[in-house]
This record gives sequence, C-alpha cells and structure tokens, in this order.
Amino acid sequence: MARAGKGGRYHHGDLRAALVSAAAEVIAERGVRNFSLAEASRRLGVAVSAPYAHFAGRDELLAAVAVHAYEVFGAEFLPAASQYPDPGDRLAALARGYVRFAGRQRPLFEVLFGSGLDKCRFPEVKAAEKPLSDAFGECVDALTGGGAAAESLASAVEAAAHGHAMMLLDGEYSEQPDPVEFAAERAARVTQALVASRQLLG
Amino acid sequence: MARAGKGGRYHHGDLRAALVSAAAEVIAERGVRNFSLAEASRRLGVAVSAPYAHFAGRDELLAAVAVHAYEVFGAEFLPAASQYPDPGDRLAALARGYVRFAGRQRPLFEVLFGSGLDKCRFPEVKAAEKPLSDAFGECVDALTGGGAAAESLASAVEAAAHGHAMMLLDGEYSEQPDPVEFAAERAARVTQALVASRQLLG
DNA sequence: GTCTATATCCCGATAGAC
DNA sequence: GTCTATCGGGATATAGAC
Repeated sequence: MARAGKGGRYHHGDLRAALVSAAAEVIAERGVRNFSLAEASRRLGVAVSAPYAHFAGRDELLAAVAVHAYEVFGAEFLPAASQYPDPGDRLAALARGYVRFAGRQRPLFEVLFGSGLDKCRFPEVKAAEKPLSDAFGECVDALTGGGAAAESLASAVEAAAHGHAMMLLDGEYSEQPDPVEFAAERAARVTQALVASRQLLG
Repeated sequence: MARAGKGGRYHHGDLRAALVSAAAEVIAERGVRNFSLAEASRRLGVAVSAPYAHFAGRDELLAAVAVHAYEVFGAEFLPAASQYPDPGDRLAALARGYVRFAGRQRPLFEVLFGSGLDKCRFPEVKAAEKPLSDAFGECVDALTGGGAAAESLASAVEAAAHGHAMMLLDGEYSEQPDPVEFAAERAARVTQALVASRQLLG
C-alpha cells in the first residue's frame, strides 16, 4: 500500500481495487445505507472525485462490491456443499450455506439484497452470481432429470433459502441461542421436505 | 385539502396524514431509495423543516408509511384467503396474496422490505404486521395442532412466500407472460407441498 | 403548538488544471 | 489519473412569526 497522508499527491497503482475493499470496510462498519463514495475516498486519502476515474458513480462501485460478495460466497460455501454425494443433501447444504452467509457476512449479503442495487444493470454481477445458481441447478437436474420440474424445484429452494435468510436478518430468530444456525438448519430441513415432495411442485 | 400554493401560510389540519400519503406517492413514482423528506415537503408546499414537527426524521415517516402498507396488505388479501374452508388452501391463498401484494403494490412492499427500515425500532410497525402473522398462525395451528410444528411450518411458508416475492421483484420471472401470477402460483404450490410434507419440517 | 426562514454540514457529480 | 473547485440537493438544528 502506498501513501495515504495528506501530503501524498498520487495514491498507488490500483486505486480501483483499494476502493472496493475500502467500500467493503465502510459498509461493514456503518451499513450499506450509510455508505458513501466520499467516505471511501477519505479513508484512502484521495480526493472525493478520484473514484470517478474508475467508477461512473456510487452504484457502479457498489456493483463491484457485489461481485466481490459473490466471490466470497462461492469460496466459502460451495466447497462444503459439494462434499455430499447425494444431490438432495447437496441441495440442503447449499440452502444452509446460503443462510450462513447471510448471517456471518451480513454486510456483504446486504450489498446483494438490501442495497437497492439493480443487478440487471450490471452484467458483471449477474456473471458473478452464476456459479451459485449453477450449483443449485446441478442438484435439481440430478434430482428431477431437468426441465420444468428442475426449474420449479430450484425456484422453491432458492426462495426458501432467501426467505429464511431475510427472516434471520429481520431478527425473527433473535430469541434463539444461535440464530444463524437455527435459521440455517430450518432452511436445510425445508429443502429436504421440498425434495421429498417435489412431484407436487409443478 | 387546504391550500398548497406558495402564498399559503398555513397548510391544513392534518399535515401528518398528508405527509404519509405524499410520501407514498413520491415512493411510488421515484422509488424508496430516492425518497426524501424534502421532496415530500415540496409537494405539499410546506417548508422542509415542517415535517420535523410530526416526525423525528426520515425513518419515522417511513415507518408511518410502513404501517399504512400493512393496512393495505391486510385489507386487500386477508379477506380473499379467509374464504377457503380448508386450512391448507387458506395458507396457500395467503402465500399467493403475499406475492401478489409484492407485485401489484411494489412500492409499498419495498417500503416494508427494501428500504432498510429497522422494524424493531418501531413498535407500531410490528403491531401493524400482527394481523398478517396471525392469519398465518391460525392456519398452521389448525393444520398441526400448534406448538413447535406449527412454528416451523409457519416459518417455512412465510419464507417461501417472501422468497418468491423477492425473486419476482428481482426480475427472475420477467420472461413469463404474467410474472406476478406466475410467481404467486408457484408460491401457492410450494405452500401446498410444504403442508403435505409438514411432518418432515421439525 | 404549527409552520417559516435560515444556516451548517455531508454527499453526488461535473469541469478543468496538473 | 488525480486534484481543486464548484454546484445542487438533502438532513438536521435553531430561532422566530402566528
């Protein structure tokens, strides 16, 4: 890392990357809603206008953080799921991981789903999401043989995982000793139930 | 409604209520993220500081809009569900209504779930939510006899409904002829599947 | 008790110098 | 590629008119 002092004229070789990680820090400390380009700039000791050389605006930087969030997500939870030989167990492990990610990496999860970021506007974000949806897709294909049945099972499981994550972050399980694990286990169980009754889905 | 022209000195008898409905309008037109106290004030022809006589800040006004959102939600979808004699069908109708509300009253739904509003800080919001969770609770109690089984079924169905709503708003079903009904039907079906396999849940 | 006027501070965004 | 300067807008606090 190069100079951040006020005397420094130029920053370093990779302001772009530095901004992404500074943004992630700010968001972790103060929440997505209170994140600002200006604050990220201040931390790096650069002018508030410096980010505009790398990002068209606040949303574009947020999108870059979102890409990072999906990478962390994948690195942290896809390996754990792939251990299970049974596709139903694998799917349940994915749902569990999804909820754990929400609970353990709350700020990153909020960038993805609570920041109001319109992912459709950013193809990079969609691309970063793909390994995750592919993991779901692989399991449901193995379970259903593909087609419409696969699609509706995937939809159901993703919805269940997301819904439990949201309820966790909403504080619905705050009376539990370990809210994160509680929600994660529930999502896994619901997934198993959906797998068992998949012929009813579509 | 009283005068809104620039010449007017006072506004009317109920600035508080006027602010809530103006806020709902602004949000409908420009989205929750772009909502501001100043914009709502401008529409009513009052000074930017006027709202502070009724609300401590932006979040407090947003909370009032959230209460309104839950009222609309209840008025619009609870009656439809209560028609069904079978508790499983009733639960499925609730899930369907939940997703329809998200799709048809998107701005209000976003106030509830996409505005970053911390509902725990506002007891009024929690109270306004109660009729809705009671409706879910009544169905699951009828199906399971209450207790932990009721709680986990309720959790699963709410998560499924919320998850499908979120995927709908995320554009996942945009290639469908009627995305709202498509998502609503899926949520209803998933609910029926969860009811059928409820002994696996908890 | 309700609203206006005003002033400060922070943020997003742009233009032009180095 | 970065800085300085600047504009417009929103949040917020205070003082005062009615």
